[in-house]
Amino acid sequence: MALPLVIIAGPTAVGKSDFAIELAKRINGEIISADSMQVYKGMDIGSAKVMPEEMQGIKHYLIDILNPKDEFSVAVFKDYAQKAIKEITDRGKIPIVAGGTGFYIQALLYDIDFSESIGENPEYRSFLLKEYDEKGADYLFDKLREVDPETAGIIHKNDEKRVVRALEFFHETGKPISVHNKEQYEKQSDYNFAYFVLNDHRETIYKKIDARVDIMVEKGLVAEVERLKDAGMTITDVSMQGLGYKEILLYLNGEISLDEAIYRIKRDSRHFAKRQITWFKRERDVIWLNKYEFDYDTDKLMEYACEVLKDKSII
RNA sequence: AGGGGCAUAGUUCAAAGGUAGAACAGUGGUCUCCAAAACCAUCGAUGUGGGUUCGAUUCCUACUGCCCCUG
Repeated sequence: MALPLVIIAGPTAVGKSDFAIELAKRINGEIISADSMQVYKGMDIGSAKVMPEEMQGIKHYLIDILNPKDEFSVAVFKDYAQKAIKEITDRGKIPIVAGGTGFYIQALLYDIDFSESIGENPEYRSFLLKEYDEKGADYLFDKLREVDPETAGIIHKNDEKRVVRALEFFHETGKPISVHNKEQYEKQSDYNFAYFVLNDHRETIYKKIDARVDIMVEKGLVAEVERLKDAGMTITDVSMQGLGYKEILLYLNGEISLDEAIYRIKRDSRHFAKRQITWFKRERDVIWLNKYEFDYDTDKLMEYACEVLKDKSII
């Protein structure tokens, strides 16, 4: 029997966390955060973390589970999230995945295979990265065209990450990554799921982002990053690549002014929101919840969402 | 009020008497183990009126607006 799964996705600052809590209260659910930064302890302000006093008694998973020195990735997320789903459903509750990282949600929903045996070779990868730097994009791309013309036809030669990954995959398995990807794409979800995307007018989201960044600074974002820096964090740590963290780190290192850092955080957050929306647009089976279509009325949104969940026999 | 300067894309800045470039923003997209990352594509401008000229956004002129100095 397929496990039930509710997903609340959407661009940053649209109000996913509050929505998820409200929904959890109504359907006896618990929340799994699909967020690459809220997993880290000590990163509260910049990640807009849901704090215990805001949780209204709803249990949250995947928050504050790692130290900022630890690495986090899709593969790790998938593992943890799957465990959490099992735990929640075992207790007869409904798991609600809430977060803005489409890739994480996709990996979980369709159980994309990231097992380590599949074409991983860090040594060869760093060799390729060095070659990319030394010999340029065209050199590696030509190499890819020889071994895996199909993938070469899909990715752009400047897309360093994917060109390198494709070459690495071929080097390790002798098969084109395009074949592997195709297999993964064909997977059907094992879950009985409802994939909601909470959204609003672009302009409204952008305004909220700008305002939220100002609030983060007022609440002490700089001090938070300073603590992380003092604890030994540098830009190379995965945790420090989060929006808000890498910019403040540059400021603390004296490379840019605080104004410049704030400008960049706002700008990049807007870009991020835009990319998130693009992602959800092409994701199959999503149910859009445009707030303006519900007169910004939480009750109306909840009623509609619950109706959908009943139709799908999730609740 | 007098003198001077400036007026080009949403913004900051180029260029030129003969189809006005860039960066950033904006918009659209890609994404299968760093994804809050990385990458691709694209829209868009010479303040207003007159004059000189084959042709003016460029030169001249009036107006308007902004900035600086003097009072």
